[in-house]
Amino acid sequence: MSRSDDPRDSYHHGDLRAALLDAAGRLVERNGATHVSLRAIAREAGVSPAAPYHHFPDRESLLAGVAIDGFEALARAMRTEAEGSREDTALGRLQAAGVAYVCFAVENPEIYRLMFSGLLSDRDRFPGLREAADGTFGVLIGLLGTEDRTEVAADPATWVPLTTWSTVHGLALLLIEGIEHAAGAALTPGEITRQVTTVLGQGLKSFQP
Amino acid sequence: MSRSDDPRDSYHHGDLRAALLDAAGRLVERNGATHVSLRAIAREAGVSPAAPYHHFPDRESLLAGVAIDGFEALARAMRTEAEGSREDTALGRLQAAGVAYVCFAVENPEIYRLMFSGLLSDRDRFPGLREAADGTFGVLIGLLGTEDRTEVAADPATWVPLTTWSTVHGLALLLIEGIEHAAGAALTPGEITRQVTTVLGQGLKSFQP
DNA sequence: GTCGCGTTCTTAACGTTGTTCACATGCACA
DNA sequence: TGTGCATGTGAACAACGTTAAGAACGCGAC
Repeated sequence: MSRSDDPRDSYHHGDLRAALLDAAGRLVERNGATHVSLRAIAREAGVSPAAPYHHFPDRESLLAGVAIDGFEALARAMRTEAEGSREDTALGRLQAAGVAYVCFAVENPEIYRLMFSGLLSDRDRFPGLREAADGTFGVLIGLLGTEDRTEVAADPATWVPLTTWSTVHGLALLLIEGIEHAAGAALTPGEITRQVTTVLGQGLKSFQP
Repeated sequence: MSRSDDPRDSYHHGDLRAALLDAAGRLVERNGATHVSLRAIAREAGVSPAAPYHHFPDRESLLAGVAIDGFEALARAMRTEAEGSREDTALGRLQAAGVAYVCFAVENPEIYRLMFSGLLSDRDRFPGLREAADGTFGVLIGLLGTEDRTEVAADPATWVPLTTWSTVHGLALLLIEGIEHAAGAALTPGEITRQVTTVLGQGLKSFQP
């Protein structure tokens, strides 16, 4: 039980669990998650094809581990970028976090795709993955200064966080797929994100004092 | 050459190409694209495992075909819903199309996931897929009454179409993954979409006369 | 120290997959 | 009527995910 919780456990290999996650991350980013085999991950880590089964119940669980690491890295990136922003308004910090979000996705497209590949929708199979995703959403909500209210669904302000995440998430995926706006052909993802969040910000202003 | 263009070609089977796409669509929606094997598709269509290779070069090409059909169905749904809308404003039609978009995604989640699974990013490998995706984007642009301008990237209005698609696309995927907003637990996807597009609409109003 | 035990890793095996090849079939047209 | 080409089959291959049985190692009890 404590094996899967404490990453500092030491094994024959040293720390095979971490080494597997690391190797898997590299291979996913290189080939895309669907083209990464468990056997290739084991090869990359220098162990036999059966070794991973002492650390993960199956291939999908290992990939879910990679996705969890991704969510945590993404949340970290948003937080540090928002705090380091020169902007002092909530909207300014939000924009900085949005840029960090999209840049993370564009720089790690295959990992990002894996994070939303459908493993999440198996609600019970990977509870840790869902927690990690909720944590990332939580960073966004925190930046907006809104609490995630469960009542008053009729009040439009209730929907600001979901709208924001939707926009940033959708933009990230569209950029990864290579569907840039014609006007954005020459712009960096960060600049595109600033433009898009500016449009979105017009709407948010109505709900933020 | 004309074989892959004209769906009315008749084969031994009758029209195996269409039958394969149909069977693949059913299996994808049932199990998710990553868990659908070429052999299972062939079984479902009642042919041998090698038969599909006379109609598609490999498994991914067949799945790309399913995705193309998906994009066309999605564009159709948006168009008919926007035209049938009682609203007479551009924003009203856009909202109707957005609801249709999200509803399509939620009703065909695995197909929708496949449509954005990364096959698109192989720009040259599946040109037909990219055309279909661009066509769907085109419907959105048409509804906004904006042309897809390539210059004046500095003008925020240039970014309205991409912002809109990003928001709707992101919302659809978040709903599929089961990441509903806490406040939306009891609402239908259509109602959630109306709320989110209302927030977004506040921003768009600034750019639409 | 060394005995024993549980964890970690290997080797070998099973069934399934994607894909290819040589060959069978049957429609369309000379 | 017969020839050709598009369409189908069956057997084969390597690679894959996964499992089972056993070997090596590390660590606490005597």
